[in-house]
Amino acid sequence: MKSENVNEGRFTPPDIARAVRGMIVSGELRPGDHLSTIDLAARFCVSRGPVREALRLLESRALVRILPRKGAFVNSLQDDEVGVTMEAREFIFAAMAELAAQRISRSQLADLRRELQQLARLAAAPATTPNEFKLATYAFVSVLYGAARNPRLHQIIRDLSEGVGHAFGHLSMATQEMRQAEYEAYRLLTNAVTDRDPRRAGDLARRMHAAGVARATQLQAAIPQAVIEFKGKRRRSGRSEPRTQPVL
Amino acid sequence: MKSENVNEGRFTPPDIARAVRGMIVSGELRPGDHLSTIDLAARFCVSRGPVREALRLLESRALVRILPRKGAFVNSLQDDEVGVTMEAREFIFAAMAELAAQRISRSQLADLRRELQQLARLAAAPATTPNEFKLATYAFVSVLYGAARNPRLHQIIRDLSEGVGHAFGHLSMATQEMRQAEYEAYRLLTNAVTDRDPRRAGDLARRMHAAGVARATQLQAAIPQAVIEFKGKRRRSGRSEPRTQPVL
DNA sequence: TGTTTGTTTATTGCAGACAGATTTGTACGA
DNA sequence: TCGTACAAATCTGTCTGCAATAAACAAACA
Repeated sequence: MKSENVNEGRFTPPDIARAVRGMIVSGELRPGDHLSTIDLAARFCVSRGPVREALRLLESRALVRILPRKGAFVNSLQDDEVGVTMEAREFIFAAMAELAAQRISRSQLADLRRELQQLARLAAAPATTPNEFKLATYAFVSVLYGAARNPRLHQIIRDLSEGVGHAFGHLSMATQEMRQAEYEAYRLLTNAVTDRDPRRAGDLARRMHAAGVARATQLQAAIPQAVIEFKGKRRRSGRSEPRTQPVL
Repeated sequence: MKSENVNEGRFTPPDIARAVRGMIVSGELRPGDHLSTIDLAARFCVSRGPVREALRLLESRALVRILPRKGAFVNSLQDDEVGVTMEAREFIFAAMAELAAQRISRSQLADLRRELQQLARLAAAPATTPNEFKLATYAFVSVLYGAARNPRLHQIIRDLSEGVGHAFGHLSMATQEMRQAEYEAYRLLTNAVTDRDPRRAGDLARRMHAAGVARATQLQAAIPQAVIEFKGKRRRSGRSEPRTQPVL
């Protein structure tokens, strides 16, 4: 009988980091929230050491910000950081589309078309919620990203999306008109990928990404701030606002 | 008189991460090397806790790999990972050139041309070492990256370059012919940026990056492995080869 | 001589403890 | 009532100690 690993069933720092990341991207933790090492240690039944390591991992992914002697906070992107992040995402998204058009397999192409059909159904249905549509677009781009076959770029765009996607991504799919416009863009992109036309796919991806950002920004400027804030209690404006910057 | 911070003059985890990163990118630590928490703690006069946090930071930057119960190792990229990394870098590099062509300021343009002149001098001089030329290209692209005004992409390309640049970057500048070809590419790129032609700058950047990678790959395939290895003792082939993969 | 097994040592990973700093709560005075 | 000063409590950051594991070494055996 080989000795059981003592860490069996125990949360390691990467486990904790994954879990906290999930809490952040799901909205359970909101930007600016304080991450107490004591609370997290208690929640995961470990000591504060592994929690600190997990927070360091999330720090270098720009999901949390650690202020000396203050602790860790869920990172809230400033407006200008949203801009540069979306700009970066535009380039990477275009790269993924271009690569996918070069490399997508038969079965992946079938998957992509299946996800596109789902998007078509949701775009046509007035009762579709923004969240439903957003999840469907996630499924679509996941197939696309896999088809690009570059895990490095895949991780980069995932990181970029996490930082900004969940408060912002909704906005470009708020109305049915927007969802139909999004679907149309995805349809054209799928056609370019089907035709294995990297140039066209890349250009389309870039334009559709920029258009989505523009729609979301317009909407964000148009509607009252309260609608953008997460439901529930508002953030105190005087709260210390950690800024994203290189960790190293 | 406000109380002095007790951490004054003490190495914090980010400090340690920066220092270790410097040791890695400078070649003082080589891929596959074991990073002992005890040794590092002694070197920085701290306990092993902060060292562990620093290693976690480097882990998520793909500079080190932490194997459970084995410790931290300087990450050595597999051949296929070099490929995807250079591919990713090609896209980002093109993006930076495109953005720089849009946004470069007068003074930055002057800086860029100054760095280009330095490259011209070094490319013309037969006695130039690959390292000299490499450092000059660093200076050039640093100006370019700054002109792009997207800190997010800047950090991304810096991370991508660190992982692969120092063993690989030399190779595309090994001979004077290569350096002259590199210089010519930089000259054309500078012209495109000067003309504020983002499209041309981006296309040029992409082609020159791909050409550089092709040159380096050719050279790597042509010359004996011993020349590529760092000088000094060879890596034992049986050593555990940590692979890069998403940390979270 | 080569292989396998047992032992010893070194290191990792984590829990707990300690010093310092920040924050919170309270009492006091204007 | 509001602001300030002080004190207690809380939390962060680090250090030390301990259990568990992996590597290195030595001895026994084929």
